[in-house]
Amino acid sequence: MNVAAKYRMASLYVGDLHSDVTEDLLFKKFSRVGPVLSIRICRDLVTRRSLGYAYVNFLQLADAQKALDTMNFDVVKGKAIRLMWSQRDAYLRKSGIGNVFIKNLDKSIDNKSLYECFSAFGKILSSKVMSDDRGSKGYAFVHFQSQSAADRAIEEMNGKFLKDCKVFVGRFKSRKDREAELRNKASEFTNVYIKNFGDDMDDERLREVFSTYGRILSVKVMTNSCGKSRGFGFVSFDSHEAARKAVEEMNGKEVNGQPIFVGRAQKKVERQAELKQMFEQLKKERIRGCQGAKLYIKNLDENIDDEKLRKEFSSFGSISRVKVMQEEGQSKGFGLICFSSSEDAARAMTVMNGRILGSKPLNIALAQGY
DNA sequence: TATGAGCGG
Repeated sequence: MNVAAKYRMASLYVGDLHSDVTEDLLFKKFSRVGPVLSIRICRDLVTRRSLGYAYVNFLQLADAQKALDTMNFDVVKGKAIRLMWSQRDAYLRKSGIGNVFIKNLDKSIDNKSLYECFSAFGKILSSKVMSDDRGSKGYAFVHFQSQSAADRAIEEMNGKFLKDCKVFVGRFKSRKDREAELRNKASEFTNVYIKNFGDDMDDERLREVFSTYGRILSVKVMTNSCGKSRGFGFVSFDSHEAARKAVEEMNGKEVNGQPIFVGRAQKKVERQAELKQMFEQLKKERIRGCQGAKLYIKNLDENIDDEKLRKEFSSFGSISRVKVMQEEGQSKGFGLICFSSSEDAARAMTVMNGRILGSKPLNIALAQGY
């Protein structure tokens, strides 16, 4: 074996580095276990910023092993470093073979105790307890060198108590796989959400309305503190087929003289995420709609509201948005108007700037910066 | 409740 090949075998990958960690600092640290041939922190070619990982090349293989055994997860500049053998072939890292996901992990279990616990099943390439400034986030990853070791760990550990928590241990799934899985699950829903049936409704009547579609496991009309219907509720069927049919046939049908909404019941977080996304989409569209055609109106008379402002400017062209800024119901004296075309906006500004509206002359400026 | 990041000279 030539010298270069021998050195290569004594190379460690050091990940999860704080960006302020220097070669010098790492050299001092790793020299404690044995002679270090070289250290390289990988950096952005242009900015020279640390990419958060480095190589430590020992002269002796045994020293590299010793560093791996004793220094993994040591905290440097406030962050736990993660040591692995340098492995240039990306296959094992990318394939996900042998990668295990752990959740419901007791908060007191740290990197070292996790590593210790799981190394009983085989050689570990990399492991990590996910954490933030408040400590463990209660889930972790252990990447074994072989799938058989991973399978043994899952078999042995899943459902076992570690400290005070019954852990889940299973195969790691990429974000993409996991999202696909969740979508699949959602598409086979059995729980149905119903709204807009008003306050004249109870569990029994709702059950009656939906019982024609299949066997019902539970019905719930949501009520306020006085026991009065809040106008929405849930019906859980024993089969997806029944739930699907209920949605298909009942959505938009009249109950209590008004059309009801019937759809797949979402979890609260799911619904919130959807609303947030819709809101952001709307915002994007609004910004796009205003591009190049947005006027800032200042020195507005306090009696001018959205509608009055729109009326005053409507003759110049199609307006996509009007907003008088308010605070506690009071006009703040300025606002904005978005025209569909920038020519209309420019014309409106030319004609209306300085025009007296109410008690004051308007001060109009073309919005900058989009 | 939770499904990462990652390989040079």
